[in-house]
Amino acid sequence: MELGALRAKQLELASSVIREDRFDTDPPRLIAGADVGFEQGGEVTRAAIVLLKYPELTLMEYQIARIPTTMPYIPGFLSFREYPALLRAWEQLSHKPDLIFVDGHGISHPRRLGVASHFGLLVDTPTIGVAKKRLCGKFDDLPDAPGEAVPLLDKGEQLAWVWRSKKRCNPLFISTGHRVGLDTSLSWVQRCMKGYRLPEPTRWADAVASGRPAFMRLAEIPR
DNA sequence: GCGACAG
DNA sequence: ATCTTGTCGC
Repeated sequence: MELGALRAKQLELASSVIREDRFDTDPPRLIAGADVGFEQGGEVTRAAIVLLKYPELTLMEYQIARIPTTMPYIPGFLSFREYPALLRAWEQLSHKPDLIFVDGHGISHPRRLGVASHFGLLVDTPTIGVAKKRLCGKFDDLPDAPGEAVPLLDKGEQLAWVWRSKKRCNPLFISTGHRVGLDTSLSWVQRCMKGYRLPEPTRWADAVASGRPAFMRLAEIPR
């Protein structure tokens, strides 16, 4: 499919994204972290989804799915490259989460459909976008103190919070994915911090997705 | 036309 | 994203 068609699809899907809180369970009891990585020089797409209990933030389950890569990386079209593997990992979960932290942007996207929003729509579950870099929009200088936040603005609307999660670390871009308000998104991320730059769900998903041995040993599920 | 550009 | 060890700074 050419980009023109994908762009049209994004605009269509973006109109269905819900930017307000619509949790099935409030507060969420199970929070997931989702991340995607690549192997074999990019020929294989590897998705990881971890399930953490809230508020304990302890790992309950994780699933990894590997499928042939179908699309190259094109800024603005990341979700089409990543969602197939994410859906596969999603199907493998023995329990579904009440909220998902997705690595990447939600509505802070040129057409308001980053991977967090796209995936949230596909599985009809609340999602929050947790990105490490800006894709679009502008923001003022962020004070050095941890906890500081400034809005990410584009065409007159706030698309995300640029939030300093930790001292001397680059800020995170927190946005609505689907069925979670912007401010609520930031507050849930803040409630899932444990002293690192990334919130626990995305931190575990990152670790599992990149198969880091130090983490895999600790990833034994207690039962 | 020029620069920017999630993972 | 991924290729990759040590190293400088807080």
